[in-house]
Amino acid sequence: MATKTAKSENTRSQVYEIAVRLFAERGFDQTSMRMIAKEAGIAAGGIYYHFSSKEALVFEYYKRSHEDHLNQVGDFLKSEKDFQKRLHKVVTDKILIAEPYKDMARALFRVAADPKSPLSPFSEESKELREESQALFEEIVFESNNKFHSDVKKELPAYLWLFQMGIILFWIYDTSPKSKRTFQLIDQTVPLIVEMNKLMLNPMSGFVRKPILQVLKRFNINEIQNPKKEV
Amino acid sequence: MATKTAKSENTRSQVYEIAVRLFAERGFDQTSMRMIAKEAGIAAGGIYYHFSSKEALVFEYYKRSHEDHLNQVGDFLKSEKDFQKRLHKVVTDKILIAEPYKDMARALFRVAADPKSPLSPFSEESKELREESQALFEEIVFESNNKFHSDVKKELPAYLWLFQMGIILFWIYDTSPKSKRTFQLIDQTVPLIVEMNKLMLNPMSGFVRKPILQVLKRFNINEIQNPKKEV
DNA sequence: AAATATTTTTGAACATGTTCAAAAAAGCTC
DNA sequence: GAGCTTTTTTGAACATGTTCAAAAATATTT
Repeated sequence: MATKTAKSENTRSQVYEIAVRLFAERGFDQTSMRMIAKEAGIAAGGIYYHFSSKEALVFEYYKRSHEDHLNQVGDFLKSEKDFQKRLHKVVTDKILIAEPYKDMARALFRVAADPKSPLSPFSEESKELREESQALFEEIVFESNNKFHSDVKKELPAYLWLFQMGIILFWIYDTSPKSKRTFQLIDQTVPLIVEMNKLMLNPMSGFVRKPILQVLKRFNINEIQNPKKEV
Repeated sequence: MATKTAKSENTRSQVYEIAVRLFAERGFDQTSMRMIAKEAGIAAGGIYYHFSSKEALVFEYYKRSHEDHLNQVGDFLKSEKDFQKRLHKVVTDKILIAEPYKDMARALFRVAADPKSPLSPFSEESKELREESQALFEEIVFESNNKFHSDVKKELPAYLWLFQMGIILFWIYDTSPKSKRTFQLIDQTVPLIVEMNKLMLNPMSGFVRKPILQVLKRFNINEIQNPKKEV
């Protein structure tokens, strides 16, 4: 309808919006490319000019929802400097935003589980998005008032991201109404993480902290697929 | 060829063997049902009388390989009673057995990531296999010479199983030659688990042990999809 | 051994994600 | 605005996993 200059960008975003709506309404598997194309008024093959695959449509959503997430927590992080509250808010909101699109998330996770897929969260292709995502956790840690053990502090953001991945995994499997159990899990694990960090500050815990950090460094999650050479 | 009484069981196992061979030779995605059928000398549709889906063929392998695993570690567990050595042996052998079939494991993982799939490791359908698998870790813990904190001891086997799942996940992504890095990861994480267990015995660590155990109990991995009611 | 019931196999058909050469539309240059 | 290039869209074709009614093979009953 609306005739913008970039006709292509127009159909692209139209396809995207129709797809996301249908995925949410009918589920990912129950929505065929032909349905999306028909509603967008183009040929089925045409979608592939704009998106490389059906899953790429979900990946697009994943990207955009990250921006939503940033906006949603931005103000909060500016004023609240307590580590526990920051972490809790960020992870909770991540799930809240995704909640209406659980079925899409499931579909994405299915492809993500394939290491060969460019949509895998650990892949080279999603590196940028992963780093952006981890940057949020850096902000949580580095701009909080809390003290952290200096060695721990460096590795922490990447593993808070992994913690969030774990929560997302639980959420995907969670069938309780409104994913109530996932939110309970967040409520109970976030304080644990905080407590563990306090513990790490104690000089007595060096004998457990050091070997753990060594493993975390040596098998860094960001280098699973492209490990650095051993030093 | 060999004319047994149960003709059906014959074709079933023939289909299975051909499938597994082709999956290992050419990869899961590069092997079509028609290829398998052709080599087995039956119609493509016929496979579905014996196996509910392509992935079910891999699931069958997964089942059988569990028995291989049990046999392989059986003697060792009878003689060696040191917890660390037992755990290390079991997890290492799990990967060693699966190593030639990594591509199949990837395919299985892809479906497993879908909570709706009966092949998901947390599903009701795979409950039996999961419990069998966890029973092995019970044996590791309960028939070792080591001491464990009594509360920890109850929950430990299920979470050692989860630890093994984590190792498998790492292995699936691991592209190093002969999956060398995965074995290094096992070498370095197993002692950590042992160390943590020792730590839990210390009465001083109650303040961290108790909340952790509470979370583990409340969000038991075996009840993700079918949670018990809150008490 | 014939008749009947059950198990197993066939083979065509279907739905679907995806590809690709050709056509159409849009942009650009003179 | 004609001619040329690039971008976008078409629509048929393909490969594949899967389904299912009908046929064939096998087992069971009488």
